[in-house]
Amino acid sequence: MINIALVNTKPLSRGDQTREALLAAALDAFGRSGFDAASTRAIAEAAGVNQALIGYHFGGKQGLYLGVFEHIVYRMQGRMAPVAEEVLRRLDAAPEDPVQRRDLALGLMLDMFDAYTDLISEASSAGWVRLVLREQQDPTEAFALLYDNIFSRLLALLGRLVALAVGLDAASETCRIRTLMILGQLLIFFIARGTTARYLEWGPPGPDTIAAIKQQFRLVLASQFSQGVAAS
Amino acid sequence: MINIALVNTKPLSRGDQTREALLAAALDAFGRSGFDAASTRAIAEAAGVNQALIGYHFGGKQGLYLGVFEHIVYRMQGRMAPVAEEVLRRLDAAPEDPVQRRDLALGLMLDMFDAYTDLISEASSAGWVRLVLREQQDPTEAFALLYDNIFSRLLALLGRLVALAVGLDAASETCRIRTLMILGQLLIFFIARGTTARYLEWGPPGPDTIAAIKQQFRLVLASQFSQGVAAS
DNA sequence: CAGAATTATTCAATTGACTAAATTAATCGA
DNA sequence: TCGATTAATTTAGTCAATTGAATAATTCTG
Repeated sequence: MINIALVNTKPLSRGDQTREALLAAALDAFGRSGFDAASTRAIAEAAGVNQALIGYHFGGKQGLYLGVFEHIVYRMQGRMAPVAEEVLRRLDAAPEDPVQRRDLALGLMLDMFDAYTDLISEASSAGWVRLVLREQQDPTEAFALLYDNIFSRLLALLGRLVALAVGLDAASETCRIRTLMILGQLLIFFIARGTTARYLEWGPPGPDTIAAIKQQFRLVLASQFSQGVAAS
Repeated sequence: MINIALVNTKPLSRGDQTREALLAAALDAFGRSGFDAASTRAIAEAAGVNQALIGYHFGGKQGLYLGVFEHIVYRMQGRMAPVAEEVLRRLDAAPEDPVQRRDLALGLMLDMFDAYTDLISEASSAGWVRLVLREQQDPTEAFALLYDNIFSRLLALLGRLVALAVGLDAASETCRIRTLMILGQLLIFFIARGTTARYLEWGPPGPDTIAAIKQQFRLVLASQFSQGVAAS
């Protein structure tokens, strides 16, 4: 947890290997079929592992499900933490000049965007996007895990940037709505995959598509911020 | 299709009643659990109908699934068609002055927004949002039904408005990306329900939340359009 | 009285969980 | 370094419950 490099160097034990394999297979299966429809037999087979090992390692299907989310949270946290730290540092040293503040906010937003792109470009992204979307519609215990550790922190950070850029109180509902809107501009491309595939004739998100999105994102934000949209 | 009032007046036959009941129950069940996890027994029970009637009326589970989407398409189409017609009419009579064109485009976008709000405010919205999200991730035959009849037309219309507002070619990729971004600003509130519930402390979308979204939407679009964001 | 609609029942297949037995890895004394 | 003891891990097989679909008999409708 503290030193990832060390953890990675030590070879995985036999048990850890099957745990990893089960988590990967479960991520895909739960995302694709949902909790009920995903069968433990299929997951075990996809992981190249005996079915009974699910019960042994995770206590059962439900435990495996939660394990998948803990795994997601752990990985996202690892990716996010250093970026968040850096953003906060630069945020504390924000200039007074409104124009400079907007430029800073815009720049930091693009930095945050970059921090997530490779996570999204990964082949496994489709898997947890499906999972997260499911939990968004019908939140369970797993959603609380996601929200408390990932979403709430991400939104708090992004909200501060939005507040800085448009001169709003970061705690206000207006600022929060605005923050979600900005997030929505990006997420739509990874949520509405079927539509992007046909409307934009795009495949799964790759470096070129992400670059195209970022470019428009930057333009839209620049114009949105440049005139300091009125509060309400 | 042509005269909804007439269709509604004629009382439903016994078979039509069970079909309707099955479709409503199936919409909820498929949306909530996904195709595989939703059981025909549970659907039939929720519809207050014998399980064997699914096979009788829809040929089987798969037929019922497609029937649900045909039903959604039919209802959305009925809601959308008159609005689209009106938008197209006013689009053909667009003024020459760039500023007026932007105002027109913005106004029409807000009109389109209004046309969909009551559809989204309905209690059943959560059901088909879940269904549509699922098909977006893993498109099946049902997605083609949705896209060809609903999404493609909606995007084409909205794309023309965006083109008008920012002075882009409606067929360009840039314009399409921009169009999806604008759509994403709104959809995020209905897609990320778990997050809006906690971040904004909102319940399911009601008149007040929709009003709040619309207000910010108008402000953002106004600032986005007012300076004619550069093409690329 | 036809034909549409509905019912109760049965079918093989698959589900998640559990258990006892078998196998592997780790530890320890010499 | 070696072999043996112990704990961790994996396996195959079983269980009751549930699945979608099909059937034949029955009821309702026009």
